[in-house]
Amino acid sequence: MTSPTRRRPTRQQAAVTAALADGQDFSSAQELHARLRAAGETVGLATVYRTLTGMAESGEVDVLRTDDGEAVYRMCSTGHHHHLVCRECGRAVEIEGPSAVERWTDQVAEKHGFTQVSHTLEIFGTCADCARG
Amino acid sequence: MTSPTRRRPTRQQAAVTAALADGQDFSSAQELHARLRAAGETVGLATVYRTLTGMAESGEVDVLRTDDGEAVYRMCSTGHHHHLVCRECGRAVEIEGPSAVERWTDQVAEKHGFTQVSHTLEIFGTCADCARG
DNA sequence: TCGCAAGTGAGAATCATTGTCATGACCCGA
DNA sequence: TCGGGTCATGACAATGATTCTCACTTGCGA
Ligand SMILES: [Mn+2]
Ligand SMILES: [Mn+2]
Ligand SMILES: [Zn+2]
Ligand SMILES: [Zn+2]
Repeated sequence: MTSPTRRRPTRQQAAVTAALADGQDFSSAQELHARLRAAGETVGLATVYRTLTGMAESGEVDVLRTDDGEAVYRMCSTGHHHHLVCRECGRAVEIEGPSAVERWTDQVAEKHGFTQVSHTLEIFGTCADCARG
Repeated sequence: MTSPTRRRPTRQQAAVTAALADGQDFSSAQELHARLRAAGETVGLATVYRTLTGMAESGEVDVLRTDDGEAVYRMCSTGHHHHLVCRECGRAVEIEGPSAVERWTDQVAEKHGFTQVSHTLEIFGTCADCARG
């Protein structure tokens, strides 16, 4: 049992984390990179990707995909949860799924002989502001 | 109120539809294109993409994204439903979500002022065959 | 402090997806 | 049935996010 490799702290990772903590909406790696440059931080694009990937694996950030396949990230409170996301502006509300669903997914998977089960449950829509035009 | 534009029937679209109907698992546009070529069908890659996109919009096929962001398609029975998908081989089981979830998503969205609501609920795991190695 | 494994970044390489545009095929009205 | 405007197709280029390379730097334990 190898202990989960820990990330070595660096200025760059701190910057990415900070940028991520800034907004509470989902943003892409490219967006974060641009935001960092604008703020005067010098962080390589590859490093932004590596950091985000690492944080996603360790569960520090949530990842989901926009309709056109771009990965978007968001610093998230701890624990398992889901999101209500605006298709237009990316605004996101963190929501808790009905515990019934959490149980149900496991049952369904087991019934069909699937193991190492995970699930995604996201709600998409147009937020009030964006609906206004 | 413009009537939903109908697609003009062609040999190529029939071929894509057939290829899609073949397997019952999710497959990517690239895979389908390769499968068509192997079968002697001549269909341009761009056409495969256009056809799949069109069918997805009209609800004839389901789309979802693999972990690395590739879009995969699957001919699906009619109506709203969800999937249990094997991460390894793509094998998919079509499942029906608890009606409670369907209602719940709408409620949550409305509470937060979101309109034009849709949702995704997919379960991922390792199927029995792939678990065996 | 030293040495090395892990992290970084500029740029190249991948690769799915989309755009271009000249050519070919439906389809409806004459 | 015919003609032509419209939509579809395909070879190819272009896009753009993500990953890879590799020489260089840095964190950190001994
Ligand atoms: Mn979250
Ligand atoms: Mn389906
Ligand atoms: Zn919005
Ligand atoms: Zn499998």
